[in-house]
Amino acid sequence: MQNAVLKRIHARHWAPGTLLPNEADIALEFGCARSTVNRALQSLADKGLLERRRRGGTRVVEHPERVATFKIPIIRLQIERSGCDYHYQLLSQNHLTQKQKIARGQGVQQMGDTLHIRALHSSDGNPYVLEDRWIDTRIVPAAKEADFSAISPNQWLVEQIPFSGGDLKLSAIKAKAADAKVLKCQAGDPLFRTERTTWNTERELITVVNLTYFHGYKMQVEL
Amino acid sequence: MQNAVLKRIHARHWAPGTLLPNEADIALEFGCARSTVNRALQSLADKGLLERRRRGGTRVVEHPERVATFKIPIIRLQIERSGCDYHYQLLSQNHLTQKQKIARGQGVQQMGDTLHIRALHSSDGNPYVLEDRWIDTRIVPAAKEADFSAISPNQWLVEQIPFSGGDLKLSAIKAKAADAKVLKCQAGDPLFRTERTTWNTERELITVVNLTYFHGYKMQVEL
DNA sequence: ATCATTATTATGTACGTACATATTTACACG
DNA sequence: CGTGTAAATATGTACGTACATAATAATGAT
Repeated sequence: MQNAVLKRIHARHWAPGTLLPNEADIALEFGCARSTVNRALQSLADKGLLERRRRGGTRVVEHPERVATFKIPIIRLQIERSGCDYHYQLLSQNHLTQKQKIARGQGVQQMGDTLHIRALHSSDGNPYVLEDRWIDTRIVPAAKEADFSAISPNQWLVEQIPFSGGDLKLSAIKAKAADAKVLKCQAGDPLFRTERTTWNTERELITVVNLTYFHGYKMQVEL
Repeated sequence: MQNAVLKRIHARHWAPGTLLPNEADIALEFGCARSTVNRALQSLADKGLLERRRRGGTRVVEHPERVATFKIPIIRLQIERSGCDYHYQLLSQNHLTQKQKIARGQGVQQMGDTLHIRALHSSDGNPYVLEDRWIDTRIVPAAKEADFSAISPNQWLVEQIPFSGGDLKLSAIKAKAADAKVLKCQAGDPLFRTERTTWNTERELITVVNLTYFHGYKMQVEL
């Protein structure tokens, strides 16, 4: 059923921008129940191929922006999955009780009472990614007791905190001397970086993290 | 219904790794139909929170890898949406009739009879992204007649070719002299790059494209 | 014991019906 | 002529039932 609709879209029987017949009519034409049509169309809408509005009907989207879903794995798993040895090292840990302003790209995030952690994740002994993280300990008080020399904040947070919204920026930066030393590359090398903020369901800021990957790293996404 | 299940997961009533009761039992407990439970669980499974296997039952996923869906817009729309003036310029266009080997990261892609295009997309007159594209003209013969001085291959392909699978790699590279000149930055600057291959439903390679963004670009993703 | 066959079980998909809800269109009223 | 209210319409969600399918467990023959 879903495939039948997909075929029509591909065959341009229903071209981009076209308003499809209503569910009842489609059901009649295909000789199936409306609920089946509903499921099929809804699924395609989820995938970004159709646009649906109550009373307004269903139409094929004009510019089918390719929708990619990609996974942000726990770094440990990412490394172990590729068959390499994982190693984690805490570099520094500070508790900042004053209000902090953390510059992130254009915006500035406000956090008070933060835990600042720098840690290095290695793969087969080679530096893999440098984790630079701020955790708001008012929102996540348990973080004060966590032993981040044994478990990475990355893993700890994912396992402790229920999922939530967030924001992710990807960019290329020039390696600073300090980072170059830790990541064993030349100062000035281009490095892949992700900057991420995460908030909970009440939209309170939980954590801000910058990940700076080793020189030559490519992030892979399935489409 | 979906929310009720979500609450239980958040409340760790059903902790990560837990095997949920079967749909029939859940339906009984919540006082609703199994089909309703099925829809709710399936939806959560799509979002990556649950793992389901026939006969095996449903369980809360152990390491909830955050699943981000991000859109790959037509560059033109991306620029115009931010209120800037879009400009497109074809830099070069060659038809290569011999077999080509196009190195992409670790792998090498085989294409025969390819059209190679270089083009620059600008925003308010500033270089935005450099498009370096190969199109297999055996698979997409219409590309030979398309006028890529008027429409970008990016836009043309999205509108002509039905969606398909693909592969996307994101990385940071060091600006080469030639690219630096086009993108108006210094040679050696770190640049954000995406490398993408796209194939059709028969898994034939359609196009390979490298996009190199201006110095300082950050790709943004909603989580 | 080993392997092929047959039950069992939980999810996957479809049906048909009913009612809810958002949105537009039509109509009546001032 | 505008305005508020009611009808019409298409999707959204839920119900209960039926059968398909994949994966596992139990069974029986060799």
